[in-house]
Amino acid sequence: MPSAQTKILWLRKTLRIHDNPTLKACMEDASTVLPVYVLDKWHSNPQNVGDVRFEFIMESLRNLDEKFKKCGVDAGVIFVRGEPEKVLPKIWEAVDAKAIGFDTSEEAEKHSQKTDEDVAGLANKADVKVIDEPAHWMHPPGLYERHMNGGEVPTTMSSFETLFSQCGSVREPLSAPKSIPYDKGTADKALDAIRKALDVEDLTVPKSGDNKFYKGLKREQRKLRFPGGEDEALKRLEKVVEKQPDWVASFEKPKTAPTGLEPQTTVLSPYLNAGCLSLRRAWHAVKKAEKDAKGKPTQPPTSLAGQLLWREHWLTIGYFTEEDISKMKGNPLARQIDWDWDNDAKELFAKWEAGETGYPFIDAIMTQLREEGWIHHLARHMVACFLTRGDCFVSWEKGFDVFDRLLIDADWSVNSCNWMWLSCSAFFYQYFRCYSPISFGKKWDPDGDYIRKYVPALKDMPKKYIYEPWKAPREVQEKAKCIIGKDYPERIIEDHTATSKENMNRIKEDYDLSSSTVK
DNA sequence: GGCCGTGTTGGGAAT
DNA sequence: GATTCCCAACACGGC
Repeated sequence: MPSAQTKILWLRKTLRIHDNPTLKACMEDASTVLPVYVLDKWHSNPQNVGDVRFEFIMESLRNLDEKFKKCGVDAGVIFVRGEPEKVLPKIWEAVDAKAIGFDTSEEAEKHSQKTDEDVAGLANKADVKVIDEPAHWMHPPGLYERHMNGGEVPTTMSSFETLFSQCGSVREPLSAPKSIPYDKGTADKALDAIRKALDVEDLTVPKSGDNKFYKGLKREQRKLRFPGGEDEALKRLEKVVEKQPDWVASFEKPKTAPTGLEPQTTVLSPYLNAGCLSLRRAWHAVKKAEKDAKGKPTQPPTSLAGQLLWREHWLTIGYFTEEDISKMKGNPLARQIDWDWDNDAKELFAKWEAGETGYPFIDAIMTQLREEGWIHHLARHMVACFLTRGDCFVSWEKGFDVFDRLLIDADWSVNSCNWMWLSCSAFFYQYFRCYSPISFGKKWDPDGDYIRKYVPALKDMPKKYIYEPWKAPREVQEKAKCIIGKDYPERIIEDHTATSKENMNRIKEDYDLSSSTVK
């Protein structure tokens, strides 16, 4: 009875076959492994997941589909729509699956934990074994938990590093399987049963150019600057890490420019986030590069290894904090700050999001974010400071939403923690350290080439005025074919220096208030 | 992984 | 060759 050994691999954030312990566990004693991706309502909605981020997932799935097929999984990835807790039980019943594999460490999001629990609960009831093999982190959550000894999750990098080292060395990544158990007769019957149970014809991953699919979701299919997929991830790892050990060993994050027309960092984050690349694989590649390099490697937190530690650090905070850390209220980590949300603030926010602040550096960054789905870490600092404590005094939660929708590396925990950091709500409190939208970019890019690329209206503005075009005399604006107020917007904040000073005082008041009420 | 004003210093050109 | 001046490049501290 071949169906007795059919197992379902529920794909979410581990969109790869290398170093995939859940896949490996599913393969044991299985005659057929059926990989399933469930596109839920939340991810379908362009208001939650923007077109670029969505396409990154779709490309990753298409690549994974190919890879499964090459391993003998004839049907490739089974692509269905609906809510996992509703769809998956129908599938395991239809195919008489004995087990379902998924990684509960993958997502710290509170709503995902609920979905995970629901799916696991229903599986238990149906006598379907749940295979939970943590794949997404360097160390599994349970290992951190043991070493936390019932204590709180670390909230500083140095305490996290201690915890990380107590967990021992990072396990070596598993290699990708050459073939995956698949019995075509069983699988074909299973697919038919799934079609019947879900009342759908097509179970394949939508192809590139499938207009019906994209239109149905009210989406435009986007051409990506950073293509999704495991093959792309491994290619990039090879290019930026394995083949340039000296660069890896000398890497210091704060010294990389946010304005590079070619990224000055690795851009591995989208691949790590979607699980196209295993963190353990990346970790060992970085460690090997450090060893192979001529000079002494730089150290965390600014080194490349340090960047992987930051990710892991934020993931543990999201996972081990019971409350929703993407919100300010009820968030034990976040300082309570009286952000503005009147009509003026709403307008500032809308202009910020649209890249129409009248500050060229801000607008260039927001345009790159919208068009390409990735921006440099310090560019994130710049626009986050501007939206929150620096200029607009809008809550970091609003910025979180925009980043969550637009970034191809959007991770719920990482994103929450970084927004709290930049807005001086948690982890970092030096509110008088404020980024200037004029001088910050100039340091790296005095000619303003970055601005010229992403804000074409300013392409012919002389270097002298590229960061402050409102200062250009009328005849200069005319010559550059860029009249401020007509071809490029007026500033939404007239005086950055004065406004940021006022805002510093407001943060200070909130700080004083919270320190007098707490304790 | 601030910014800015102020102060110091050290090399190079002019005298 | 010694002196002066200029200014870029840092360093520091207050916000």
